[in-house]
Amino acid sequence: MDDQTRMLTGLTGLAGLAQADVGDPDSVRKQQSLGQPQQDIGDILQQIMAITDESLDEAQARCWPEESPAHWGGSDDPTEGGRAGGGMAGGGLPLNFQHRKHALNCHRMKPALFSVLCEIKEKTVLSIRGVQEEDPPDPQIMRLDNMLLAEGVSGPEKGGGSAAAAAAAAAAGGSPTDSSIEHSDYRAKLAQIRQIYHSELEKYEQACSEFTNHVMNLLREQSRTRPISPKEIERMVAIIHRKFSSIQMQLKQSTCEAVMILRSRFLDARRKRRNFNKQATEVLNEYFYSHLSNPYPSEEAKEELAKKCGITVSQVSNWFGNKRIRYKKNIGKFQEEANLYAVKTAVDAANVSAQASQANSPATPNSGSPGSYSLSHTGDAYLSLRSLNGEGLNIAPSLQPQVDTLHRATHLTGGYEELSGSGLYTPHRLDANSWQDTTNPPSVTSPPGPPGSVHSDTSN
DNA sequence: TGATATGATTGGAC
DNA sequence: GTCCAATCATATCA
Repeated sequence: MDDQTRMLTGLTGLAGLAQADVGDPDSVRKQQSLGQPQQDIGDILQQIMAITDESLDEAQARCWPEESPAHWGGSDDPTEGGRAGGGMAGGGLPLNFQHRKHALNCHRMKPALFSVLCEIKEKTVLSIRGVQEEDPPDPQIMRLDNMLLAEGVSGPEKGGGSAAAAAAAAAAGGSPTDSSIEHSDYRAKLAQIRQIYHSELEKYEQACSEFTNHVMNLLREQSRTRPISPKEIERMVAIIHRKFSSIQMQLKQSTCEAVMILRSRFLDARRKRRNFNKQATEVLNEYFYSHLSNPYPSEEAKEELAKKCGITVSQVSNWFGNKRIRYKKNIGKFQEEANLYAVKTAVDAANVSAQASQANSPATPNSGSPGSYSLSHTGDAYLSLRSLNGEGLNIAPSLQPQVDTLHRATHLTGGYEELSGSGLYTPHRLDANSWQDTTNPPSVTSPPGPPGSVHSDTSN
């Protein structure tokens, strides 16, 4: 509104200017000062308003992109209008547009109008000077970019989050098949997000470029009727880019959110608890009960157990942690299980011994015993064996056949007491473990060392 | 559907 | 860093 007022004020001055230009006889001057200039001004304003009323598409359709921008008036040659007219003919625009434009360009008061517009513009430029500053890179965009890059959404396609997925899957301890299914599922969804992101980004970039061209062409076209400097066009382009980059930021933001949701879902799936398979539990229990005096597997033992069970070392640690606590809390409840595993390991050992004696060689219970814990198996099994031989443990009926087998085996091998004298191991009573001291004081002391020592009976 | 079992997590002590 | 103890969350079973 202010510009309009200024414009009109300027045009009032324009009337005076026109008067001065004429500078003819008094009669003519009088006539002109009264009627002709007013008519001229009204005429030129009408033309300007007509052009202003053009729609963007109309203006765009009759612009000449190949022309240098921001030159006032250009050529007044009507043939130039003809070029536009050619465009219009192609675009089907009404001819009166080129007439209007041509009329305006050829108007005798155009130079005066130009000087007024320049004057107004100078003032306007002064007021907007300093507004345009180089924007520093937006930290939020940088964060989003970094995240998208790290997740493998933007940038070159790579493992990206799938590496994290693999690690998480490994930590989940599920079977390899399960984890690979989850892994591929995760990768597929991430790829989907990536695809959508890139296609949207491309669309935005295309739209930005199209819109920028549109506006630039429009400004070039307008530069024929009002003074527009290249810098102004640049500024406008910068504004457009800012607008589009804010849209891009939204795209990046929602992509990040999508990735986060996907990840949290995946991690939830990882968190989903799965029972270890029967064989794994058996292996762990075997180790636990055969090392009941000191159920703290060494790092190597943990690794071996993990390998055997198809779980991670930390899962083995968790399992032993849980087992120790729960066993200690309720020894009675675990007694049957303890007996079962004691018998099992003892039977295994006895079988091996029997085979050895049958082969007419000295009984070496640790030779050829199954598993890596053969020696210690026999060690703690010995305890259970003694108990089973009448030291007051309750035997579940289901265990009786195994006990009988064990009795036969011990008879065959002469029992393990010989082994205790061999110096290869130190037998402990089941309840003589210092790790259980807090709840079950030992009746016979046989300190296996502090729990923190990560001592393994395999080292006995 | 509630009880129980069990793997995982967390916070503190050493 | 490991272990304990408590707790959570889910699976399994009766």
